[in-house]
Amino acid sequence: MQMDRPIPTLDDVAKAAKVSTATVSRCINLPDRVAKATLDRVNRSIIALGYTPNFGARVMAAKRTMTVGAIIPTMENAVFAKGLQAFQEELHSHGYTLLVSSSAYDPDLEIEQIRALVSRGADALLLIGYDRDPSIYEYLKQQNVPVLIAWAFSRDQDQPSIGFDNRRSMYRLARHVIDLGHSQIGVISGIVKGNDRAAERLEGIRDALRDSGLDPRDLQIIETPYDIRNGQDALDRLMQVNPRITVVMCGNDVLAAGALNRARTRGLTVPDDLSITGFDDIDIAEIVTPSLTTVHVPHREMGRKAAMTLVNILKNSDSTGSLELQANLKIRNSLGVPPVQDLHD
Amino acid sequence: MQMDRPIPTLDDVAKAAKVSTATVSRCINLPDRVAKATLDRVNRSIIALGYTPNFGARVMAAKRTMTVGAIIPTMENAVFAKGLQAFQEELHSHGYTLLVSSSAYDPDLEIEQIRALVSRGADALLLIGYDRDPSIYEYLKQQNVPVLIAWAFSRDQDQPSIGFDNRRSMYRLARHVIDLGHSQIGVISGIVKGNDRAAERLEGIRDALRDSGLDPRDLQIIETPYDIRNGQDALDRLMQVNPRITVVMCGNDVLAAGALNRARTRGLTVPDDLSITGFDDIDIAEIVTPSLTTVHVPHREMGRKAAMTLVNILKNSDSTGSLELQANLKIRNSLGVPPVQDLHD
DNA sequence: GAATCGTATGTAAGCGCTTACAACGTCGGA
DNA sequence: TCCGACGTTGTAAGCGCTTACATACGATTC
Repeated sequence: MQMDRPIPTLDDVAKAAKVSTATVSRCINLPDRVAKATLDRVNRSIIALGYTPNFGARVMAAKRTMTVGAIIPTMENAVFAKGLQAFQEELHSHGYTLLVSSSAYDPDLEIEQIRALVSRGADALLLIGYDRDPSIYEYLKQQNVPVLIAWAFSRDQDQPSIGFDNRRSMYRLARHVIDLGHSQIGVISGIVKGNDRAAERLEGIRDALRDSGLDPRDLQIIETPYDIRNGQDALDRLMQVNPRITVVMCGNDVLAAGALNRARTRGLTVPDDLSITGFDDIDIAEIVTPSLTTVHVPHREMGRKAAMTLVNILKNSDSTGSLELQANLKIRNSLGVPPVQDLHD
Repeated sequence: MQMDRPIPTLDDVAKAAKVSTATVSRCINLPDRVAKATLDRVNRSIIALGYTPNFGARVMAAKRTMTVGAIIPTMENAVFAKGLQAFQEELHSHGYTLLVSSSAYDPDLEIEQIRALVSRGADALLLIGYDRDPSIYEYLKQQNVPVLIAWAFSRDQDQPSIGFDNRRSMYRLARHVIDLGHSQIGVISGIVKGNDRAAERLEGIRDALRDSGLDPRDLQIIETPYDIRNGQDALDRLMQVNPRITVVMCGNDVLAAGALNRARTRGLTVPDDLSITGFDDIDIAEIVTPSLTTVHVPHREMGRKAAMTLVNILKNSDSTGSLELQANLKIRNSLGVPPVQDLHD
């Protein structure tokens, strides 16, 4: 039942308004260079015809799209949500449109998505973390698309980035845990492969053990994708492998929420019997019972600053722009001192 | 420091492989219509030059993009996340790329995003809920872009859709609540304006009251954006307005999680002192304490089926395709019988 | 009143790709 | 030996838009 009325083009508008295509184009892009009367006439025709510029054509002719792409590992949990929202808001205020796609933590899919976004004319890209095949960076450079790395910050990388030091932040949390008296530490980490943030957080814990005279090899580590259910399962396995664990440090709040929940259904009181920590400080950290001691990541600030940086890079293609933010401990109630150990070893 | 090596084009590849541009184009799009030897040669050149097709040009010449756009009200919470993930997976398996953007529950922003996605060549669009200015549907029709509505289903709408009956689902939950003996009911609803799902859910509760001989006007309703914090605040206000409320029905799990949390910090035991219900059955519903009685929405199924339907519409532009799914009660622990009332009224 | 300038508009050349159509072997069958 | 058919490749015409450049026409200036 489609009428299939052909989609109006610049030409149609030009005819309707009895001007040249150039004039119509100017009405849209540089309205002040057009006489008021003409402008009005053209605008009326545009509305009458319901004209929308064809983006492909526009990109091709003008070579910029006012579009920024972001590829995040997942939309399934709120880890990137807040930051992305802020990112979009800030971009929007500068006239840019954000297009998002998710790689499901799959490097190949990520490459695909990058190519899709680039060939669709993204003026710039926001990517999470550094860790990816170098050829991707080359490709992006060749295509002349600036990239900004977010959610991570390291001095040793040359990509411009905005984020925080995952390793140091987790280190601080681990030190705090150890200072409280814990020495039997279990870890539920995200999958480290292809995820530098997860890897760094893990290293942060190891660093802390070393600095405290403990042996990182004693760490019980379970690696599992970020998901509440996996957090639950991992807790079971951890307690099975080593029931003497007094604290479980989790790679993020999602895992921690799962672990916390399972600990309770196992009849453990948190933090009296077992302490649990998270990372990220997403919304649920505050509402689980007990509330989660975690590392607060300044999501919104990161998103906003990322947008500002990118806009800057786009304006004056110089701008180095790496920026480190602070992620501080957020002390709540899921972490306490270790329980008094049974004496019969 | 940019080398600014120009981006390779089809032409460059053609020259490098010593064939015409037509042949290169064929190698990419219809490889079987090209002699094996030529194909290999061309492919080598493509790789050597690091060529990626220019999307804009391609769209312009070919008029289809294998891209589907989705505009969701928010990425901040997990309500749409699971469904969208499934949507993307299914689309991907059919060769489509998904581009997402978020409207932040703002109708104007949504229009903007729709135009952005359309002019960027989306072959089809996924939109959440029916409720939007009719001119948008006209525009989409004129632009020849099929739309699918998700997360809602109603027989009275002519847009093809895939979802469930929000009103009936909430009705069932409300009936259950009332059957348990509750009559002093508080409601924390999402913002109803521009959100037919929120509106329908609210109506569902009213229907249930009516059918049970109660007066819907006795309902204490607080309308607030979906956000954990708002759920917390709303609970406070509700208890202040009418402390005799025995159950709080929430428009979704996010609000419910907030309400639950606040109820506990107020010293109320859930569900002995106060019952709380949610809607959606997102991950947190299971891990909050006590776990949330809610309405289970088949997120993944909805996402997958939405993708399948859309792909179908794109193939044979007929396909009506509306599909209703079931959203069933998920009984957990946050809902119980009302406490015995004090006798001194 | 002619020379100069500025503003408003038009002309037309691409941007990089797809695809209808034409051209060119090459092979088999009559 | 010649012809038609087929498989492979080339030619070239757009797709809808932007923009450098050309043009036209008043308004200023001397």
